[in-house]
Amino acid sequence: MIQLYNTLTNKKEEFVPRVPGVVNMYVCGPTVYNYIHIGNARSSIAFDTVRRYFEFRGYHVNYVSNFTDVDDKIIHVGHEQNISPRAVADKYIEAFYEDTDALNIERATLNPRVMDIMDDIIAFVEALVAKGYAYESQGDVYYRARKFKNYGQLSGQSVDQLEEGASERISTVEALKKEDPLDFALWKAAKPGEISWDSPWSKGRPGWHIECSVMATKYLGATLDIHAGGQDLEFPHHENEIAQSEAKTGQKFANYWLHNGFVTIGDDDEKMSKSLGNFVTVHELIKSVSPQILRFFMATTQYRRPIRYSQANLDEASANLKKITNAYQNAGYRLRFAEPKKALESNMAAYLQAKKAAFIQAMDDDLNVQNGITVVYEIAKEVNVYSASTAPAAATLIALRTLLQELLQIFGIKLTDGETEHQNDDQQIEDLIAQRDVARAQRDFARSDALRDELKERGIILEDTPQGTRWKRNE
RNA sequence: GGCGGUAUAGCCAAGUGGUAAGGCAGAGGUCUGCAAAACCUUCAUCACCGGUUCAAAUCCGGUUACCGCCUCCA
Repeated sequence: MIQLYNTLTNKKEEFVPRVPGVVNMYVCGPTVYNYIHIGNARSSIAFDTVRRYFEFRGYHVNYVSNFTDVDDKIIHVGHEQNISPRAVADKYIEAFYEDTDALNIERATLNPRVMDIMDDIIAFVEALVAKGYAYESQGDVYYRARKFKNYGQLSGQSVDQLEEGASERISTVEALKKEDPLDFALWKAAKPGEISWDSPWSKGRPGWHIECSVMATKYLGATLDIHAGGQDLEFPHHENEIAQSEAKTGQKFANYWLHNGFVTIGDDDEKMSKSLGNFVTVHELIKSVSPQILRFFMATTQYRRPIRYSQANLDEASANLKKITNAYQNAGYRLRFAEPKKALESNMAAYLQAKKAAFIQAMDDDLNVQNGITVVYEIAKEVNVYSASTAPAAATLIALRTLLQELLQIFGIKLTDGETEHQNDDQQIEDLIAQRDVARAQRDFARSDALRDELKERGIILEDTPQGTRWKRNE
C-alpha cells in the first residue's frame, strides 16, 4: 500500500488510483525563458522518482507536464535578443531536454505548450464566463474568487485572510478592473507590440494559471490522480487551478496534491530562485559535476524535504554513489572467476527477497528514500562480503547485481562496470600492468610502484586482488 | 499578522511511547610488499522549559531559532 502526503488534507493518505493500475499525473513545468536551475531540476527529479517508483510497483503512469511558452518574461527576452517569443521558447525547451536527459529524467508522456492549445484555453474561459465564475472587464477576463466556495482550501487560508494580503499590493489599475482584489486574470488584453491571439474579449493572451487547468483536464480528464509541483506553487497557482477547473467541470480536480521542497543555498539556507538571483543552472553545473552525482544527490533526498546545495553535500553524494558502484563492480569482477554451475543458495534467495520487501516498505511510506537507500547500502555491503567469499556462485552474483541495478534505476541511476568504454590505449595499459606484475613477482617494488604511479597519472587506478590485477579509469 | 514546514553526533539523516538505523568524515584493526577496494570495531541522550506516564527524541502545554508561502518563482 503506497501512502502519499496529500497537501490538500495535510496528511499521509493511502494512494488509490481512479483506475486500478493506472496513475494520471500532472506536474507543473517551467516557463521557458532561461536555462533551468538546480531548483527546477529538483522538482523534475523528485517527481520523476515518484513516477519511476510507481512504475516499479507495476503501475502505468501517464505523465503530463507543461511548457509555459507565453509569458511576460519570454516576451521580454525576445525583445532583448530580437527574436520571436516562439523562438525563445523553442531554444529553452531544447535546452530543457538536454539538461533533463543528462540527469536521466524520463521524458513526459506529453509536454503540451500553451501556444498549441489556445483554442482550448479560450473555450475554457468562455465556459467560466457562461457559468458566471468569470467576467470581462476592459478586454481582460477575471475569475470571481469569492464565488468559488472552496477558495483557499489548498493553502489553508480563509478568503478574508487572503484579501488582506491581496488588497495591500494590488495596483490601482488592476483595482479598477477587478470587482474584488482576490480576483485573478484568465485573459489579459495585449499591450501594443506584444504577441496576441484573437478572442471574444480582446486581442490578448491567457492569464498565468489557466493553462494548467486546460492542459490537465484536456489530456488527463476532469479528475487527476496526482497533481504535483513546487511548494511555491501551492498559492496562488494551484489554488487558482482548483478554482478554475472545478468551477468548469463540477468535479474534484485532483485527488492527491504533491509539493516538493526547495533547494536552498548559502549559510542561511535561502531558497534558490530566479528572482533572488542565487541560482546555479544545470547547464553550467554539469560541466564540472557528473550529472549522475547530481541526480543521486537530489533523488536520495525525500521529495518534501529541502535540499541544501553545497560542495560538501555534493561530495558526500559522490562518495555514497561510488560506494554502491564499487560494490556492483566488485561483484562484476568476481563474476569472471565465479562458479558457473553453482545454483543460487536458498538463504541468499531469501535474503534478496527480504531486502526487496524492506525497500518497498520504506518507499511505500511517502517515498521514504532515506530508508530506501539504507536498504541499498545494506545490500551493497552483502555484495562485497559475498564477492569476497571463497567460491561464490555466478548465479548469486548476478542476482545481487540485478537487484542493485533494479533499485538504483528508481533513483535514475544506471550502474555500469566502468569498462564499457574501451579506448584505443587499452592494450598499452594492459602491457604496463603485465610489466608491473612481472616486477612484483620479482619483488622489484620500486619498479612496480613506478609503473603504478605512471598509470595513475594517466587516470588508471589499479587494484590487486587474489584473482589478479584489476584496473579502471578514474572518473 | 495568517498559513505551512523544520530543529537528532563534525556533516547528511532514520526513528511517533520501551530505552538513539544507516551513510560521510574521524579513530583503531584485518587483508596487502605497499596501496587500492573491502570487511570488522569505535564515535550522540535527541533546541529549551514544564507536564502526563512505570517508561518520551517520540504524547500534551509553553518558549526559542530557522526556512517557505501570502507578489513572478520548482
